[in-house]
Amino acid sequence: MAGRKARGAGSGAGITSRDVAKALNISQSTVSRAFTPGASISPALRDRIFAAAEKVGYRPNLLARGLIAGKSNLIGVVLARQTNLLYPELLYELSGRLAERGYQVLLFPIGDAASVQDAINRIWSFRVDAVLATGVLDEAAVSAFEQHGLPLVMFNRVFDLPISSVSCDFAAGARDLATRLLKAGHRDIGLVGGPEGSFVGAEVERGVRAALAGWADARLSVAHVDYRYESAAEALKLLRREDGGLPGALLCVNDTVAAGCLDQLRGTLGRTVPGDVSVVTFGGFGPARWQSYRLTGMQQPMDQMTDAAIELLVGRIADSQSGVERRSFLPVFMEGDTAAI
Amino acid sequence: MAGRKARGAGSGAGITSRDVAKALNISQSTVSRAFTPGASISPALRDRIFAAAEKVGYRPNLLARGLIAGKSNLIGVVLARQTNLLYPELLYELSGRLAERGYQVLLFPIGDAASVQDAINRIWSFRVDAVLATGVLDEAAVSAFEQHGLPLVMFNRVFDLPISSVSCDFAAGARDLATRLLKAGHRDIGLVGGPEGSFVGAEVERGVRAALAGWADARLSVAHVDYRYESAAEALKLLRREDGGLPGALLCVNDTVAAGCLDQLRGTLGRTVPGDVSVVTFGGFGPARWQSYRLTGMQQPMDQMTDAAIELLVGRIADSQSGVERRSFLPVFMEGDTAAI
DNA sequence: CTGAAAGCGCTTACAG
DNA sequence: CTGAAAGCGCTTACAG
Repeated sequence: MAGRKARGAGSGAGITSRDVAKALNISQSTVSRAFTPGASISPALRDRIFAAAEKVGYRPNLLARGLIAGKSNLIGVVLARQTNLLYPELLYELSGRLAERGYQVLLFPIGDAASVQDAINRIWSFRVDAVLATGVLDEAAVSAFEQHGLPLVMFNRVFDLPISSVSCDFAAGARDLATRLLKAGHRDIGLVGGPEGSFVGAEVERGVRAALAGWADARLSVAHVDYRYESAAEALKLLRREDGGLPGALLCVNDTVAAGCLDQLRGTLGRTVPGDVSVVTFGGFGPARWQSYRLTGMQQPMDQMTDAAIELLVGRIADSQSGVERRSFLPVFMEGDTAAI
Repeated sequence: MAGRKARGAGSGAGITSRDVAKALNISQSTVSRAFTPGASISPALRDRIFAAAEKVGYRPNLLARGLIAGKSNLIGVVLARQTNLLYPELLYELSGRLAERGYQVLLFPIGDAASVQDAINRIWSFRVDAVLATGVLDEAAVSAFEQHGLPLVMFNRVFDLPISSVSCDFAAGARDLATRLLKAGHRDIGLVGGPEGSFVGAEVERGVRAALAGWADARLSVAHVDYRYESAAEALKLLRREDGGLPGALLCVNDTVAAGCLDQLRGTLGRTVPGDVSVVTFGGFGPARWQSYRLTGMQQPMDQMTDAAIELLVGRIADSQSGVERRSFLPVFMEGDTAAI
C-alpha cells in the first residue's frame, strides 16, 4: 500500500519545473523561460538548466502549457471506418508533417449518428486547436463546429456552407474519364457510384453527365452501392439493361468496388476486360496497381492534398480571422490494363 | 485589431465553469461537482447546471481536469509508416473501443531513428497515460519508456525485456503452415521473410525450422526483403537454386509480398500456382482475399488482439503495479487458391 | 448538499 | 537577465 499515492505513471512522472529550479537554486520561472523559445535568459544558465533537466528527466508538461496558452497543439481528426481503407497513407503523412510543426493528431472515430454528437463533444472538451474531418459529417454536425468557433477543414467533401475544404476535383476527373470513353467509341456507360447521398458519387455523376451532354446518342445508367469489394455484384445487377446486356464501360468511384467489378466480369460473368467491357476508377490505392488488376483511371494527388490540408489547418489556427478557403486538386490520369481508351 | 485578445478558437472558446456558476449564482465548485460522476450534489441543482451549461455551450476542459487528476485520458500510439497498410482496421477499432472507456488516441508517427527519440520526448511531454507501439522500436527506445515509468504495450513484437505485449503467434502459425506443406509432399521450401532483424521474420523462420526438424530430406532457403509488393522479384531472385530452379513452396510473411510473388510467378515467370509452386502467407488484409488472389495462409485474429491490447493498456493505467503480461494469439488457417495443401 | 480555498504545472506581465 | 506573483480551468479536501 505504501507509496500508492505517487501521482501519474511512475518513477519520473512527478518531475516539474520546480524540481529543476530547486536543484539549481533558481526560480521556477527561470526554468520555464529556458524552455520558452525566444524568452529572455542567459545562454549559460539555459545550458545548466537543460543539463539539470536532462539529469532528472524533466520535460515541460504540455497540458499545463496548453491550459495557460489557450492552445493545446492538438489537431483533432475525425475518423470514419473506411478512412484508412480509402487513404491508407493519410494518417501517417498528416501526423508526421504536423509533428514537424509542433502539432499532435488526436483521433476521434465516428460510427453511427449518435457517436457523431458524442465525438463533437469530446473534441470540444479536449480543446483541440483545429479539426480535420474525413468521411461523413452532416450539415448539422458541421455547423456545431462553427458554433463552437472550432476551425474545421473537410477532406474530400465540400459543403454549400462556408467551410474550408481540401478535395480532389472528382467532377472534372469524371468528365475527363467519360470523355475518353466517349472518344474511344463507348456510348453506353454505367456509373458505379457511392451510396445514395455520397458527395463523391454526386460529383462524379455530375462530371459524367457534363461529358455526355455533347453526345446525343450516349446513355448513362447509375448504380448506388457502398464502397465495398463485395458490392460489385449488386452494382452489376442494377446496371443490367432490360435485354440483359451490360454497359460497355463501367466508371467506378473507387478502387475497391472497381476491383470487385473486374473480378465479377472476368470471373462469374465470363467477360473479357477491356475487350468486352472497359472499367475505369478513381483511386491510387496500392493493390489497384498490382499486376492482376492494374486499373485504368484517375489518381488523387494525395501528397498535395495532405499538404494543403495542413496549410489550411495551421493557417486558421494562426489567424482565426482567416477566411474560408476551398482547395480543389485535379486528379491525374493513370494508365492501366482495364480500359480500351 | 480590436478583440484579437479573445483566447482560443472563437465564440464559445472561453466559457468556463465560472461562467456557468455566475449565471446561476452558485459557486464554481458546485458546477464542477455537477460534472464529476459520483460527486455529492442535489439532482435538481445538477439538472439546472446541465441546462445552463447547454445553453451557454459549456463543456469541462479535459486538459485542466487532466492536470489536476494526474491523468490525461490520452493513449499514445506509436505509428510506423506501414502500420496502416499491415493493419488497416487497427486504428479505427482501437480508437473506437478506447473512446467507449473514455480514452482518446494521440498519434506519434515515427520514421528514422532520430524521430524515435523525438517521439518519445513528445509522448512524455503530453503526459499520455499509456502507449501502444506498433512497428519498429529498439530496446533502447523501449527502455526509455520504462525509465519514465510509462506503461507500454507492444503490438506484434515481443522483447526479452519485461515489456507487455500482444501478438500473433507467428512461430506456431508458421510451424502449422510448414507442416501442411510437408505433408502435402513439399520438400523444398522458400521463406520470404521480413527485413533482416525483423521480429516477425525471425519468429516465422523459427516455426518453419521446427516443422522441418522431423523431415530429414526437407530443405529451407530464406530471403530477407522488405514488406513491399515490389520486393517479390528480388525475393524470388534470392531464392533461386544454383540449377536455376525455384522452391516448390513459398512461405511469405505478409500478404503484400505474397501477392507480389504470386504475380511474379504467374506473370513474368510463367509458372502456375498452385500447380508448379504453392504460395502461403500471413495476413487477412482485404485485397489478399479478392478473387484474383485468394491467398492461402494464416489469418491474425485482429479483433481479439485489439481487445487484448485495450485490456492491457487500461489495466496498467488502473493499477500501475500490475505486472508485465504477454498475450499471444494463434492465427487461424485460411483456405485459398494458392497452395496444394 | 454547498462554498471558500488551495493547488495541479505551467506562462507571462511586472519589478528590480 | 532574474524572481515573486497572478492566473489558466479545473478538482478536492475541508468546513459549515
